[in-house]
Amino acid sequence: MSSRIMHVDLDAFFVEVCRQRRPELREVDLLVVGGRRDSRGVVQSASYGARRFGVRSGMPIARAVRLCPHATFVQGTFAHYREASRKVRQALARHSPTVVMASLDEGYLDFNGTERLHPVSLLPVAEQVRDDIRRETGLDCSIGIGTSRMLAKLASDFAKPRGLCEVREGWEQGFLAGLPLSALPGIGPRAAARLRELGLEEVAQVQQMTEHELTRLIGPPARLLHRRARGIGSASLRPDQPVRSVSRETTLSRDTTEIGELEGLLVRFVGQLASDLRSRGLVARTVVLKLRHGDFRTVTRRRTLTVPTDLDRELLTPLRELLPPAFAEASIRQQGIRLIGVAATGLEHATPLDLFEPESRTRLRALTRAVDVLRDRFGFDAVQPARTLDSRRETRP
DNA sequence: TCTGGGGTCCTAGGACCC
DNA sequence: TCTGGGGTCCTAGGACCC
Repeated sequence: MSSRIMHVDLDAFFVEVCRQRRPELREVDLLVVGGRRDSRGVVQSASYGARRFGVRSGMPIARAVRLCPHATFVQGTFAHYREASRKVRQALARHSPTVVMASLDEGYLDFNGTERLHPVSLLPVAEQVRDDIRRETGLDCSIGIGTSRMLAKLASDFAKPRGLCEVREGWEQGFLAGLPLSALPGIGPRAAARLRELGLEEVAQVQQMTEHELTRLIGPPARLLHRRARGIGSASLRPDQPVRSVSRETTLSRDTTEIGELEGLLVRFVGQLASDLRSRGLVARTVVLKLRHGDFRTVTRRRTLTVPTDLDRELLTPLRELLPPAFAEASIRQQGIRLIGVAATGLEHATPLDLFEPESRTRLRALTRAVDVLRDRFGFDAVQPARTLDSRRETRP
């Protein structure tokens, strides 16, 4: 029995959500979402008009401005995306009990076991899904159907924009044969370049090789690539995967050589991270500091704690120790800092009660609970450590 | 006017233990 | 006087995805 997965991908999602929220943008044909013209960001999404000028998501804003100078550049609001995404998910959930959102603008539906209901094709279901989403959210989407996650995804890519595409059992190899290797999941720019050097560009070429031949050419990754080229991939959806890490990072509007500025951000990010952990009921065993130098060299420094924690102070202390030496490395290289980030990993479920907890820690926990209550009522910025207040005052003109 | 922010997974080397 | 060796934890970096 073959399995069937549906992949629903919203068309120009970020652009369309911005248009819904800001009517003055509805008639703007050349629209780029991601940041203002002078921002150091990348394009999140471009209208189909702007795409005709070569603007693509992931491209630096500065490059998009050069390619399409007459476009309108806007920032967009994360909460609006999340709200639209939630509505999409609701619409999808009516069509399958197993819906896995892969990101804000795409989701997978599992139709395994519905062969009696839809014996031949899922295309009629896909049409209903598309109509539902259009009616309930005002957004267009493309839909792919296949015998694995990978094939459903590639089918929806093929169908874009506003199309439907079904790759039925037995058609997999023929469908894949027409694609470049770079279309396969896991083949990014680096891998594609390496394969190209070896003369491999098309999926069809890999299909004609034995796994042994491919292994001689590219080594251990051959097994996976060989399988993917034949359309063999995960045929069911695994929902509710536990979170492995949480993080906060930011690229500064200009590189800094002031460690004080970085310390202020560190404190702020740890506050958000710790609050995030507590709201999810998680504790972290390891903290990671990330610095990106002006020349884009990225350095991470991590420390594993003896006791996993969700308390601001316990997460902050090791990060405070890691910062100065990491900062000094950049100074020695005569580089400013472009980005600072923190992450918590090695996540575990918080245990409800520790009878042997030292009293100092119990007090810290009580204080933290009080802060969380205030922040719940008045917003995250209602409570801040003195240090962030100071650094804010200093940066004020 | 170069290059976001949130993630996942993999590799490789060293320490340490049995 | 050499070289074991497997398992696990930790660190650092990097590819990739949306």
